[in-house]
Amino acid sequence: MQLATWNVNSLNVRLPQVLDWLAANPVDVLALQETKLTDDKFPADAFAQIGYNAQWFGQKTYNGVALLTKAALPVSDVVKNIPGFTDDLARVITATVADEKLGNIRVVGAYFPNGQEPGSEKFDYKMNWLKGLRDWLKVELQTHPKLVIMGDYNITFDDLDVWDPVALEGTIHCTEEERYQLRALIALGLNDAHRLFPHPPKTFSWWDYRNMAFRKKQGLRIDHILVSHALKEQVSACEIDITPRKNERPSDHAPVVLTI
DNA sequence: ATGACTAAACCTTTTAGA
Repeated sequence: MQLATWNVNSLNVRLPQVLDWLAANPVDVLALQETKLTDDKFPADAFAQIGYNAQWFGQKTYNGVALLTKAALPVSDVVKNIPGFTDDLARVITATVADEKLGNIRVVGAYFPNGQEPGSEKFDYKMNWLKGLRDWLKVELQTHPKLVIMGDYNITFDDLDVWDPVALEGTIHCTEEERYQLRALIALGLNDAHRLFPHPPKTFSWWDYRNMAFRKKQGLRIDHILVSHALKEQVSACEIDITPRKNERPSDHAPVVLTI
């Protein structure tokens, strides 16, 4: 089974690239972030034509998430955003998928807040959101031991995830406060699937559009797939696919693919 | 240089992303 996550930075712009990528990478589940579409505009028909069902939760201009699943894969118990945490923004979509081999897997697709700058109102919102997510996930893991949470976390784990850890020390995505929250998620009983395997240095999932950052390997690893302990031993790979970042008009993020 | 690029909307300028 393969599950993937991709921040597409506007599904309106990136739909052809998502369809092409799925044709070449027919994953069972694809979580999308930053669709930037109201629900009436979601291109469910285009995905149906290539054999995918979709669950979506969006809003105008910003944010917006979706879960695409192969049509043969049963999907149930869809939840939008974080139960118990009031949020005006469309950031999370969750569903249970029934895999023939693995059984029921709870899949969370999430677009974590950016946070803008330490000390800002948006940073405070990011911290509150992370606490809300953790409180909910703790309960969710009790009822769904096989759980995957994937998406754009907007947080690096440590210096290995940062192209210039000295220059970017303490800046957004790299603060100790954010990393503490990320470790607190891990402490619930989750594992960073990417770090279960060796990877070359400068393996990133996001590169700034400016300054030829992709060409210069000046990126961050901020898109993550966390798997619960019950799934950890069955993970056989977790790779970032940088090929779509080489497209014309690419998203600034690359997809991350989990094989389980 | 509170910059660079991209996307969306209140669209020739601002907001947000990361």
